[in-house]
Amino acid sequence: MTAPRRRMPKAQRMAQMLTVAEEIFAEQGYLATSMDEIAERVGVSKPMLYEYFGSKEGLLIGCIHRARTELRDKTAAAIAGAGSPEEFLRLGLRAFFEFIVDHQRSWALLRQEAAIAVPSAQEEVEGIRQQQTDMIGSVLVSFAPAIDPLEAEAFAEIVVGACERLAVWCERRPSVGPALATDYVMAVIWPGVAERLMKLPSPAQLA
Amino acid sequence: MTAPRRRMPKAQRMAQMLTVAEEIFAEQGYLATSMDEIAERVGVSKPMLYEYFGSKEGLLIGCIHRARTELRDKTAAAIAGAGSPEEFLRLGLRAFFEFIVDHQRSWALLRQEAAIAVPSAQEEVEGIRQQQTDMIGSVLVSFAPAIDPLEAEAFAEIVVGACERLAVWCERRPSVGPALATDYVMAVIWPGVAERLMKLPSPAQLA
DNA sequence: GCTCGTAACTTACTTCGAGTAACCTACTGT
DNA sequence: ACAGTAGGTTACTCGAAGTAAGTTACGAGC
Repeated sequence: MTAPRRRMPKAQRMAQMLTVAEEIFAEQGYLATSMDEIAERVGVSKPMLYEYFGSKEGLLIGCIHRARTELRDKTAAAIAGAGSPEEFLRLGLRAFFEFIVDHQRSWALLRQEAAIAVPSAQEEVEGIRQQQTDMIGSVLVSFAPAIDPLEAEAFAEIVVGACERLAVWCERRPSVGPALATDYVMAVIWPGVAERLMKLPSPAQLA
Repeated sequence: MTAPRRRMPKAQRMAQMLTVAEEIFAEQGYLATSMDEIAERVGVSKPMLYEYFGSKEGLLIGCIHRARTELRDKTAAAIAGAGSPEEFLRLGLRAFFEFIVDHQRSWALLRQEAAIAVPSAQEEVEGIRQQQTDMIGSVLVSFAPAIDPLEAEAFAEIVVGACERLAVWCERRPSVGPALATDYVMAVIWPGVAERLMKLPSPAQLA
């Protein structure tokens, strides 16, 4: 006497699968989770998951991709009105840490779990970082066009790495919210970045 | 006519297994590697691996643990003679990046692959970071005893995160060696850290 | 230089979960 | 009412983790 299994339009079913999978992966880890288990919790049979995502790996990538899109949109919206590089950085970091707090579980999944399993999930995770480094890199370049591109990239990587790590740390420190985390990162990196930008001609000077 | 399988004392066999496993894991990834494959390349049968390491997960943890120990020893040796916080940081970072270059493959394993699979491997990987943050944290505290411990921790996490990420980036940028990587990180973080330390009383002032 | 004890090893399984082939059924438009 | 199909299921195969029970190389003691 199981509940009568309702049919669903594809898009809706897919979203439901992603939500359930994200939750279980985050709870138990990718390896420890079986496709049967996910299927059961969705209320559907295993081959449906394969119909929608092709493989266990595909399902994982789907989860990551959805989160990636959401993070990108939120960050882009947050930095839209920024005027100075400092404001750009601060607003971007803030949006990032807020995203993490809202998605604690799936963030663990993205960062820690996803990477190991499968080269293609790895790529998807790298894609998230790429978004972030691109954003930061472009801010640096737009405010100091003469900067060595390699250096700009390195700076962006440093900032992204710092935030990722601090985000994980924040999970164990509930007293440290998005605002404080942002302050910590800015306190460490901003003087160094500002000092470097100062030495380079501004866009106005070059024009 | 396979080569006559030589027996070996336990310690030696164990080291050999770790070396082979580290190599194959790094090449193919943890999931894509089978225990039979490792066993074959060691020249031994699968149950031997289980005799020595208990499980596939155990073998992975063994690999990580060995690398962790090596990294700790090298870093500790490198910073032994440092006098100022800046010198501490610089020498420590340098040792870290040099370790990475020497262990490119296994570093990928440690950072990316290991984390996903298994909570206990996750702990081992966290242990590596813990060593690093402890080291940095203790440097900060020894030079500025009045610093808020939470802030010191956050700073340490930020620096470790920055280095981890930059290390991954360096793999794709062979032109960026340990020296340049160290310079980049110091350029970004040192002004901020120095500024913060300056505001606090020195150990001498407190004594 | 034989033989006894055991550390080091193997063969031959069981089990479990990813992935698949082939078939089924509720809903839609006509 | 009925046909067509989107959405779904049952019942398998296959490969790899893990294990039980048996086997062999090798040094110690006589």
